[in-house]
Amino acid sequence: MNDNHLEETLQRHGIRPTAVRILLLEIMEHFENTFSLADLETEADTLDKSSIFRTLTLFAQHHLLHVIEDGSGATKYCLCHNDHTCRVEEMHCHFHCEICGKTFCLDKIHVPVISYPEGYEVREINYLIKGRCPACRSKR
Amino acid sequence: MNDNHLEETLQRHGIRPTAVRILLLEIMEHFENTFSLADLETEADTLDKSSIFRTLTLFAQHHLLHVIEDGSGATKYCLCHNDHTCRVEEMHCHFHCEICGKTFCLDKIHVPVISYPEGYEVREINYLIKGRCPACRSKR
DNA sequence: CTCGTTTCTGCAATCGGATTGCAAGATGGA
DNA sequence: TCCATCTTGCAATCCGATTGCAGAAACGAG
Repeated sequence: MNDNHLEETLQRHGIRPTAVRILLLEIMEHFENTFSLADLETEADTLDKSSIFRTLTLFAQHHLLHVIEDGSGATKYCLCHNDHTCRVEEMHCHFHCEICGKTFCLDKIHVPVISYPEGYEVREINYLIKGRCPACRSKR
Repeated sequence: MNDNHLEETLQRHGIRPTAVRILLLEIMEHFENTFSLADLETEADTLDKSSIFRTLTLFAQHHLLHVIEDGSGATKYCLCHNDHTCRVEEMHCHFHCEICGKTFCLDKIHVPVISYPEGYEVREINYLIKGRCPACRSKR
């Protein structure tokens, strides 16, 4: 696992591999769950918030990241493990814990596809479950 | 359709019917789709933003409103037509148009229920589809 | 009806995440 | 090496959400 695979990943998605982007991608790979801009800021304290923001935007545009709005106020992200495109059938569900605020990727669970109403063009689906995660349930 | 049914609706949900709340509920009933705090502010220009905010919060707590985060930056709401509780099986899907920014209630389409992972306690599900609505598709 | 208590509302201020303008720095090609 | 382009850091700004506080309204007891 050298740096090379990071560069390759970026290039495969049509992203020019700069030092900042390689660093951020490496950090992202170490998160177990979803992460926010603030999380990245903590891990990469040499980088500026705006650079991280622009990197996130770029990665998302190139389908290297999923964007998740969990209603917590802060946008969450997670690495997209599909290749180039993110077809609807490949999207997975997310779980947001209302107690600890963490958002989990339910990688194994694909978004159930419904029969969409006539006339709408579907680009993307967010399936977000809210409730209490196992850790928070066991407390108290 | 006199004001009475508005008061009754509020009381049925355990909300004390004040003038502000009755007015807001009436305005909400006139929206076809989802609405934001700003939408209500426009319609009820005598009311203060914070009063509207607190009313929305209260209505949501008492399950009179659904809260929808569509990623547009502004939280959207829609009236909940189920009685007291909002069971998962009763939740419906939403569609967010990335062109015009409107969010539609797909009332007829219930959220598909998946088999949830062990250990998580499900309270609520958001199923949000993004894409282009019929009106925006027909243009250009 | 009056008084005291609780609830609600408007106003103003604040918070926090998202986003942008700009100039300096880094990169790539001729 | 030099120029054009892309990136990045810094600082400022935007905007929706949220809160503190004091006056107004609603309620219940006597």
